[in-house]
This record gives sequence, C-alpha cells and structure tokens, in this order.
Amino acid sequence: MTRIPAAVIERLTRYRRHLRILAASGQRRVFSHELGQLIGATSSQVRRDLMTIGFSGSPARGYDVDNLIEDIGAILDPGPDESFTQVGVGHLGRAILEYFHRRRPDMVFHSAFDSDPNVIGQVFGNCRVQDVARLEQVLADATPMVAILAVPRKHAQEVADRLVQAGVRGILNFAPLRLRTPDSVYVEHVDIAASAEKVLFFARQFGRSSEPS
Amino acid sequence: MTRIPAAVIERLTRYRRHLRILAASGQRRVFSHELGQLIGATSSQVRRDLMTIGFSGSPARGYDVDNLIEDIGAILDPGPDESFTQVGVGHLGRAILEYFHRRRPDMVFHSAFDSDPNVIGQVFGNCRVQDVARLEQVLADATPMVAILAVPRKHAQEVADRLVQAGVRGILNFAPLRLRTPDSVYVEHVDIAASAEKVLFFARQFGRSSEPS
DNA sequence: TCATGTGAACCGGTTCACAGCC
DNA sequence: GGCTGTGAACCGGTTCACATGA
Repeated sequence: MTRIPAAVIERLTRYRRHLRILAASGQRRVFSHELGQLIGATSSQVRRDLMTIGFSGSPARGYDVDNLIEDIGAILDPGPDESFTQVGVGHLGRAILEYFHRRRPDMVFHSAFDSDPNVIGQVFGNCRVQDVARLEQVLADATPMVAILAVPRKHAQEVADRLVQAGVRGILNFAPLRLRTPDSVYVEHVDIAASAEKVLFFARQFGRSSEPS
Repeated sequence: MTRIPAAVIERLTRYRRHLRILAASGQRRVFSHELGQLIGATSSQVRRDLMTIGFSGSPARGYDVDNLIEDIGAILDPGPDESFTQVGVGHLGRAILEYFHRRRPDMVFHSAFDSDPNVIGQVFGNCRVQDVARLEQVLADATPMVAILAVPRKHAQEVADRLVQAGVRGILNFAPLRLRTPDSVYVEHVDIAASAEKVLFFARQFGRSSEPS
C-alpha cells in the first residue's frame, strides 16, 4: 500500500464516524459528494482519499458503506497486540482513560501510571493506576505500541525517555514542550494553550471558520 | 499587517517559549539558526516567519530577544477585553481551567458552565461554575472572545449554537464531532481519539518522528 | 566573513476537468 | 446522465540560494 499522508489519516476517522451513522440507518451505499457533504469536504477530496487507501466504488452505485468501514478499520484499528499506556492520571489523564473506556473499548489500555501515592491504586476506565517507578517492569512483558503522556511539563522529557527506552513506538504528548526523541518514534503534540492562542488570534482577526462536520 | 498563516501562529508560541528562557538567562540577541535549532526548524523557516510578522534583525547581531518576545505577545496575547469562557467542567474541563489558572494567568476566564448540580457552585482555577442554563444572561454583559467546549458529544452542537448566538467569535472544541457554525466564527477541533489513532498508525507504519523542540 | 531579507524554486496536498463506464 | 478514477493544474507553505550590508 502506498504511503498515506497524515491529512488523509485524520479524515478517515471522520469518514468512519459518518459511515457508521449511515450504516446504522440502513444505507448501504454512498456517493463521494454525500460523504463529502457529511464531513465538510469536496467530492474530489473524498474520491482522492479513497483512491489513496486503495478503495474503489462503482460509478453507478457509489461506495459500499460496510466495506469502506471495514477497510478504514483495517488502517486505523489497533491490532491484537497493539495497546496503549498512559502516564499521568490527573484530571486530564482521567478524562482520557474514561473517555476511551466508554467510547472506544477497541483501544485497549495496557496500563496507567502516576507518581502520586493518593492516586496509585485507584481505578479509572478499567485501569488500576500503578506507581510510575515500576514503569519499566510493567511494560517489560507486553510493550504497548503507544503511550499517552499527560504529566506536568517538568517530568515529560524524563518519562518520554523511559518510555522510548521501554520500547514504545509512538507518543501522544499533552505537556507543553516539544519532546526530544529518536526518529524511530512517532510523536504527536497536543498543546492546548497554543491552540487556545491560535483560536483567539483568528477569532480576533476576522473570524473565518475552519471546515465543518 | 499581511495575513499570518496558521502554521506561523503555531510556531510563534514555540519561539516565545524558548525566547523567554534565553531572556531569563540574560541573552539579548539570537541568530535565526540558534532559534531554529531550539524549536527544531531551519534558519530559513525562522527568517521567513519573522519576516511574515514584520520583525527584522541585523545581519551583524541577529534578532533582539526582548523586542521579539514583545512583538509575538502583541500578536498572541489577549487584549484587555478579550477573555475566555468554558462550557463543561468534567475532568477535562477542570484540567483546562486549572492549567490556565496556574500557567497562563494572562488568559482570563470570564466564566465556566456546567449542567451538573453537583458541579455548579464549585470553584476551579478561579472560576465558580455556573448553571449552563444561565449562559445567555452571564455572557450578555461582557461577551468572551473565545469559548472552550468540553461537553459530551450529544450536547456540543446545541451549546455551540448558543455560544455563537451569544456573540462568541471562536470555539476550541474537544467534543468528537465537527461543529456546524457560521463562517464568521473560527473553530478549532481537538479530537483526542483521532490523534491517538493517528499516532498508532504512524507508530506502526515505521515510526517516523514529527519535528522536535 | 557571516547573517539577514527575499525572489524563485520546490513540494505535497487539494482542486479541476475530463475520459471511461454503468 | 451522473458518477468514479485520475492526470494535470493549482496553491500555499517550505526551502534554496544569493544579493546586500555590517
């Protein structure tokens, strides 16, 4: 399969969300312009994206909803040995653990860690929080593919180093700093304060919306 | 001032973070290649960005650190009448309120709302949580520029409609759906589950890092 | 000599436009 | 006729390369 750009991967999530709604309402087929309307993209964009993932439809009947859901799943869904781990179980960490537990049971959390003795031992989602000091031991058996990092800035780099050392291949980082990691590890930064500044800037500038759906 | 692309706005936050560290350590001047190294960009990128915001340096001595911090602040910092409001004070909402209170006191929260009677009246950051039913009344006097939306998906669109109606100009949305809003409102979506899927995909693919700093 | 400022080239993602097919 | 699949054009952001100046 040809390389899939990040922008396409991001849209696949959105396609699938709407496809599931269509499937639930019994619709078996979609046209590119319908799907585009639903996620707020052009029909060419949709066709190009589906071409990129190697999915094809028919001029007469459009795209098969169920097959498309399945093909997107094959790209996005975790494999049986691909789990997550979370470090940092403050408010943000709890929000994440509980969100995934409720909404995305397909994304399995192998473990969760914190350093606060009051938090260690508590259960969120369905993870019992373990002492971050034991991170290496706990990850040694079945190393999760991706770590979600929701610790204070001052600990983020150190924890990231340990996660990489432990064999984690991707990190979703919420601490407001750029992690320094080897090129073999994929890192995505979510900087909430920076996003808020960005929204403020464009809201002030002259309110032009990003794309809908 | 010529239009500033979103990519530049995002980097300004990072430039400033490092500039403040330099300033604190007494450094008065930076060269584009130093600043680039710090945030993980090329020197051309830095020069182009500073050109875009109309900041100039000297070939002999580089860029003035303090002036640059100030000019970035003029772009990113909230004006005196530009505040935030938050709707949804669950775990995620609390994390956000407390983070900004502690780390970004310059970004003022005008108000915070929730619908849970157990949460209404509690204080997070320095906002007392008010009943979301009273949103219109509370926002009527001094309408915040930007709303941060951290409510469950099923309420997000309805709350967004009310916020827009109340005069909010930008929304930072954490609910996993694309809000439908008029073009005059700037919306930024933070979809944590989608980000996690993206990290998983690229981690699996062949771990290629995004840019550092 | 070395860094800035900037036109020009480049690149990857998006959109256009149309050939091919049901 | 209307839709898919796709080469080609387009566009905006990034990088190159060099003229200019201390």
